[in-house]
Amino acid sequence: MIPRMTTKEIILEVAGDLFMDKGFQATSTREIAMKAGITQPNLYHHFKTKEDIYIAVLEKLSLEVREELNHLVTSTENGSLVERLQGILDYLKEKHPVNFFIMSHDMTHEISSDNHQHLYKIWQEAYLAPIIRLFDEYLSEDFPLSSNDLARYYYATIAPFIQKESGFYKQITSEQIIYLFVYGILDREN
Amino acid sequence: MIPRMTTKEIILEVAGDLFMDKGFQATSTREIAMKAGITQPNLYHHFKTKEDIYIAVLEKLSLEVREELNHLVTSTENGSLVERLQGILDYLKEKHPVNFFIMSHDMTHEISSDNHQHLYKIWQEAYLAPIIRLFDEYLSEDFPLSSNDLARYYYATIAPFIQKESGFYKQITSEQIIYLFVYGILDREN
DNA sequence: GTCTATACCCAGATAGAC
DNA sequence: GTCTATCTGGGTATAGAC
Repeated sequence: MIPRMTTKEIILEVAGDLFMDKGFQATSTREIAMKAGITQPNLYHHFKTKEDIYIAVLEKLSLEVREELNHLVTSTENGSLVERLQGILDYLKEKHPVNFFIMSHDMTHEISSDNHQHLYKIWQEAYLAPIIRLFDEYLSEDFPLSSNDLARYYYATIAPFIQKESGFYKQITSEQIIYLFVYGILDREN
Repeated sequence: MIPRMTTKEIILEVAGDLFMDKGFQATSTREIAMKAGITQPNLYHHFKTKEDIYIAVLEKLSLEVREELNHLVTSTENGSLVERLQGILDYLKEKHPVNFFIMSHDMTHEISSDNHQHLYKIWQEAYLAPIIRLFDEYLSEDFPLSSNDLARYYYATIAPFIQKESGFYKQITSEQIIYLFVYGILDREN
């Protein structure tokens, strides 16, 4: 099957890989154009600015992540928390190995404030909301943290594992990360 | 007491704040010079390149962190693991609120390979080694992860909390982070 | 819709006077 | 040791021909 993609789609795909791996600043329009097989000024026929490319990339990514995470959460209702969290982790690593902290940094520091609100909102809906719903199923009333905070904590712990060639987690498997996250490193003293 | 610092010391202090907050790329030599109260070319009297400034900053930071973390670990031998981990977290946030993932990214992607090995080594000695020694005291023989991996996992979980104005962890306190890290979110099924 | 040519800016770094 | 002036290169973005 021949992939008959439009130039605009190719740009989004190439730019997505670069932005999510290296970040907004470190990705040049020249590099995007080169990898897309076009000239650099041609980008500006399809998008008004570099920031507009970034926004389109994040919108497309968020849409996909939102749908898949929602599907994963609802379709595994009978599974254990450990299994479900690991399923999410494996999906993200496999399909969208983004550099989470660069993404977070870009959204708050590299993007104009006009677009910031919009991006933050769709990011929340895609990444945070499904995890929050998941935790709501398991946590007792008196748990000291909100599901929102816990979802953020979850992403912090898995972030180095998800991103490409991080090397930060050396030998850790996704099973081990989730086990640590859920049960910690010591038994509670009851 | 009047702080009688040399120009070189001022440069290192100013550059350290900027590099550890915004990263290598996003920090310009013009900004360093301006905040240090000198002209930009004057930087090049004291350091050969921008990268050399970065290296000097990380060497100084690592020395300080290494000594303080080693001191914290050895001087609290009678404390609980939770107390000791929290002491380390509070020290890092208070004294060296670095952006951990930017630092890690810079060391591996922005610095020439000649200096990379050197930086990674002193970073390990300063940040990783003391935590590894600490975990060695507590973990049973059959624990599935190495203390090295666990130390890295520790830094991943605390990283968003340490850095300035992250906003990623919204309401979480240092106590809660450490509690989550040590005991997880659910009881083990024994 | 894609190209060549180029404007414009900001970065790191150097030359040389004082 | 610090300055002014400047070089060189890379970045984003625009003009205009085809």
